[in-house]
Amino acid sequence: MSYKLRNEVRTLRAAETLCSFSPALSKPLQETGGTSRDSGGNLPGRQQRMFGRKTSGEQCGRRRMKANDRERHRMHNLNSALDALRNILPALPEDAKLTKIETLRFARNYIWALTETLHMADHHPHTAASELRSPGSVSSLEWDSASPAESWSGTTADELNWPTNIFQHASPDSPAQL
DNA sequence: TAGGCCATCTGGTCCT
DNA sequence: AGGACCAGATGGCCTA
Repeated sequence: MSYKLRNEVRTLRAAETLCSFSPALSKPLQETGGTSRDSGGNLPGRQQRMFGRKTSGEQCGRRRMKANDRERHRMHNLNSALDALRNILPALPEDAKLTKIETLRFARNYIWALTETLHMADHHPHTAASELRSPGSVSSLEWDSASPAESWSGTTADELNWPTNIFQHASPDSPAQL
């Protein structure tokens, strides 16, 4: 089962559980034993807290559920944006997927590397032009599937003084580490 | 089994 | 008042 599919199944399960909530379960916060977060799951205590706050149960419950829905939607949007970012980064093997943090680091270093290339093109037009046409250049960088933290393949990155580890490297001239 | 990653819920804060 | 954003907490799944 693919990574994405797994997560979708999990999300669906969570949604099913959420939909099984009933506003009728609404109870004041006090009755549930205070403010401690007893579980991130779908236990009764959480349901009760969801619906029991300052104002009357049903209205508050609806508000909380709406807020949850918005938050879920917001996070989905964020994930979509991350997916879009993954898609424009250099090709990866079919089944490899960068984690969120890896995607951000990769993107940052990729931008940095492209910037360096442009700098080089400004100062050494002929060299840079040939580098950009060569295999292993920016347009054909490949992902090493062995590990998400592996370095770029090809030699051009070295020649351009690109980070040897696109996720981790932070040279004095490169952007700050995420 | 521990650790990493993730989705979700939740309450607080800020903004409109 | 309500929405957006954020960070903490939690549990599930997966992998080494």
